[in-house]
Amino acid sequence: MEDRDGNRPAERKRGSGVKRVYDILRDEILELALPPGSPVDEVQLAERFGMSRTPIREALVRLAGEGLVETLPNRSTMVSNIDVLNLNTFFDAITLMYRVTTRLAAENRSAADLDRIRALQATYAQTVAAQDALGMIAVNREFHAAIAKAGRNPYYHSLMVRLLDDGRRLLRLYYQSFDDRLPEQYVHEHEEIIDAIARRDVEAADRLARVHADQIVGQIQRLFATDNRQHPVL
Amino acid sequence: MEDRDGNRPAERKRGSGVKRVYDILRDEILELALPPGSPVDEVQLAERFGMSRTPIREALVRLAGEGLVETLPNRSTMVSNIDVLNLNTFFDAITLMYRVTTRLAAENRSAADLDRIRALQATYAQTVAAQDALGMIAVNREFHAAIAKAGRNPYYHSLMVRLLDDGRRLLRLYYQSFDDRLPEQYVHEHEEIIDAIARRDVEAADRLARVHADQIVGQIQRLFATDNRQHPVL
DNA sequence: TGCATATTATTTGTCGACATAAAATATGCG
DNA sequence: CGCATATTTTATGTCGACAAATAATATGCA
Repeated sequence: MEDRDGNRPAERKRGSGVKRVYDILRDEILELALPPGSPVDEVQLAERFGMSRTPIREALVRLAGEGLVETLPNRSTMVSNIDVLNLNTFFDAITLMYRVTTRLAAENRSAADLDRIRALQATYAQTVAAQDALGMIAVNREFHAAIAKAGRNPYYHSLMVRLLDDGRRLLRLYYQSFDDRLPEQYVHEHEEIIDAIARRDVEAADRLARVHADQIVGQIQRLFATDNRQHPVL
Repeated sequence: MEDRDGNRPAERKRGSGVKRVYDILRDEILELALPPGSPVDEVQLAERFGMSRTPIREALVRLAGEGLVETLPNRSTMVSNIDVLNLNTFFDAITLMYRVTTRLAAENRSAADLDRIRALQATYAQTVAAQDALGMIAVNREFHAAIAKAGRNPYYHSLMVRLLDDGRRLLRLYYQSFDDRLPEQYVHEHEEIIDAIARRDVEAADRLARVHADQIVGQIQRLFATDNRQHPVL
């Protein structure tokens, strides 16, 4: 008997259970396939993945550690809400992290880092050309995560990844409601950032990252401004 | 029958298990009672706390999420090492977070925040006067965590807490080896930071936080310099 | 009928046990 | 005697079940 993710119980290797559940749930949360606020039932997931509640629980604990789900004691865990009211703290933090990680990438990148970043940028350009909003959102996250990794500061990297994930949910919310054209200018800005990192120009990397961050923040802010006008909060 | 932490199984409330184990283990790791690299045995902990392995495992998963323990697949989990080689990334990040959180505290603090910060500073001064190194280390962490909280940016706050915890292990390592006098000047620097936050002087808060960070970084660097001289790495 | 209380139902937290993977030890062959 | 292989040991990953806490429902009284 196969579960709906296409793996027979017997085929699963010991220890792969939690990681699989964690990866799938994480992706579904970031893609908004599991919408914010929706309840997460352990037995339901256990049935779905064809396994016991124990590994499900471990995956949920890890997701809770990243703030992607929230657990009420003795009561249901639910997908974390996107806190629209505190968006400014998000904007503040992601702008700073864009700058710091890009700076450090210009300082510390290896040749291999640069290859990885360029490969992701190529994929990013393809998704934009294809008007593939979902792909673009996912690849954009990988692009900036790769830059953060090239900066070689694990503290900044982990915060950046968390911010990018939250941002991915925000953007997903955006392109779910509005189907306007994708911003081609981001591709160009990415290219400029790569150039600065390639020639180890720290100040240029900082400045370009700041501009890029302001662009993205501005776009999200405009989204919520129009969104508020169309769906006023009561 | 009582376990060695003084609680009978019957007295424990449902759901309090993981939190207790998590808190105690976390504290022991930060105090170096569990030294870096030491193995963490689940059944041993289960016996010690008088409970099953399940809640122990959940606590360990959460600690792993914070990077305090590392889990090898199918093999023992161990207390994370203090990465002396990558200290510069720590110094870089904590300096930036000192500045950012103190800035934001000056902007966003409430009166209640200020009270909490001042109370912690009073305790801090007491520990320094009493030459209580361990108490000083712990309260110092709480002091700066309270400032970060007053800044009201959860992203910065969580990173700051993580950095402070790593720093607490570093300092603990220091005052374990060397019993020289405790730095009174930190008390004064704290006072100046509080004043800046109280009068909402953002720029002064930033400048003072930077000086404070440089002091601490410099002290830890001197420690490791002397430590290397006395115990050369082979 | 409306509200307070009691009962049931559902879901989580914890448990003890089994299965499996890796390490430690023992065995056998050259 | 040394090394490759087999066996035992130890600790983890997973399971199914029970107990407790909360929500949902039913009951009783005014």
